Amino acid sequence: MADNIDTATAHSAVLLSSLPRAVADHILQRSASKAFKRGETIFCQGDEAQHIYVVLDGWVKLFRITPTGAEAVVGVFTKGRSFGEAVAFENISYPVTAEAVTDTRLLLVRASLLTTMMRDQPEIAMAILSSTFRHLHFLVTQVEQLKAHTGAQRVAEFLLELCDAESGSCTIILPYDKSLIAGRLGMQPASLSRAFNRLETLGVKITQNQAMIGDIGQLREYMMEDRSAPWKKAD
Amino acid sequence: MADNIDTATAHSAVLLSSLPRAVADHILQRSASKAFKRGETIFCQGDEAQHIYVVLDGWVKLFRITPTGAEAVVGVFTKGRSFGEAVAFENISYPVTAEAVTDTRLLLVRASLLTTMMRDQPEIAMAILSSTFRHLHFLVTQVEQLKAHTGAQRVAEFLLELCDAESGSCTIILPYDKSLIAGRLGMQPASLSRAFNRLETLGVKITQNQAMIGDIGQLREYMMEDRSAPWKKAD
DNA sequence: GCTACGGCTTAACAAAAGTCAATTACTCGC
DNA sequence: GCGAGTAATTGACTTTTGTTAAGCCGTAGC
Repeated sequence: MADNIDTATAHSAVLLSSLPRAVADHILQRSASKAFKRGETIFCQGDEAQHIYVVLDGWVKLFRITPTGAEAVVGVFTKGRSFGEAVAFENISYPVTAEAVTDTRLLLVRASLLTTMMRDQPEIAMAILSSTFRHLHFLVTQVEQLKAHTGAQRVAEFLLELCDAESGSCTIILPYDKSLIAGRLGMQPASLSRAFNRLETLGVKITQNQAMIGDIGQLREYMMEDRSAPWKKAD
Repeated sequence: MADNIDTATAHSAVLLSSLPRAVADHILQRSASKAFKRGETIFCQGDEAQHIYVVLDGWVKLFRITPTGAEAVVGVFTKGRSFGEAVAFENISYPVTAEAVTDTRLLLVRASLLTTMMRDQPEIAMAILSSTFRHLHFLVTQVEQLKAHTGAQRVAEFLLELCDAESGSCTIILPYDKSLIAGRLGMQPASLSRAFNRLETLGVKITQNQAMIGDIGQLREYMMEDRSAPWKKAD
């Protein structure tokens, strides 16, 4: 841990942002940052969990491998998000594999450091709870999406998450490969293409890794419709 | 909190089981148990979160209502499981609605009680972390299932969770309505029926709310196959 | 500038799941 | 035991998605 930019990122990360400055610094000073190349594995399903990871830069995917080799993406994280909290405290092994999808820098916080500090400082426990709850919330949302939304609606939601504006139009850069986006959204790359095509009628234009959204409000409306409603519109 | 059976259940609940007996008792003495009739709403999406709930008896479903009225089941809990931890500490409102699907008794633990105790006793924070992680883990598994398994496979998994044996054959009772099972598994009731039919070729027989599994090992194998593999078998 | 490669899109087909409606099977109250 | 009301199944049909393979396009290397 040396770089100023990293320090700033780390302080604003969900895991640490709610801690007093001094406590966060204490943790940072005892944690190492590590770089991973695109495609590199950070840890494997089944590895013993020792660290909590905070993304300083780049994108990381978490996924599960079924016994037969199929892969299910469980999360894709970027700057400021942490992962691994869920297992580092239980002395068990990771239930997922983590891989860098771009060149990435991570902050590695030893789980034992946090458990030790937690005994004296309850705020630390609260901070970890906070970031875990956030993760939980995210998963609840994901389950809801998978169950109640069509593929095209999930793509719409994905795009809306990436653009910060509330309404009007905007252009965004797709942060990683389309095949990974497909995985993240629980569909095949071919289906993602079709979904993009469908969104064109709603004023969404994809060119390479750029997405132009004509009317954010309209897209949000589409995303929130019932499963059965979207196609009724076409009549 | 009066009944001995309840006390035993509460002590073995994930939330409290890792706490020292004295601490758990302290919490129990300050918590109330409350009965809910089948169909009764426990709390609504948007309500201010004040309690953490531990199921003493019966079944509870958590679900989200979309603005247009569609419902997505996010979890179904029974004896020993707790819910609501995720929000009770953040002074925010519940992101889901909870409803009793059978006659149910719940233990209501005031969130403020736990936050207060947490300041002095870090073990409490650890206990809450544990049960939250468990919930998190469960959701990760659910996301994986939704993404990587077909409907029939998810039904197989659901049945396998209900039977405690590791192999051989067994008979189980479906714990709640088939329409709720369908919701829990992210499919329509009609699709669930068809999935049951498909499992018949694997030695599963459904009669009313009873399910007879001929060969648990065989069913587990089917559940774990790739999405693409199951139908190849039919050749 | 050409070629080889990987990622993306498209198309054609098959399977799975949703939708709707009709029927049948239960359950509960009388 | 009968009838009303709910839940579950079935069937016909449509839509969505997966699957596979072919072709396209941009990039990197020569």
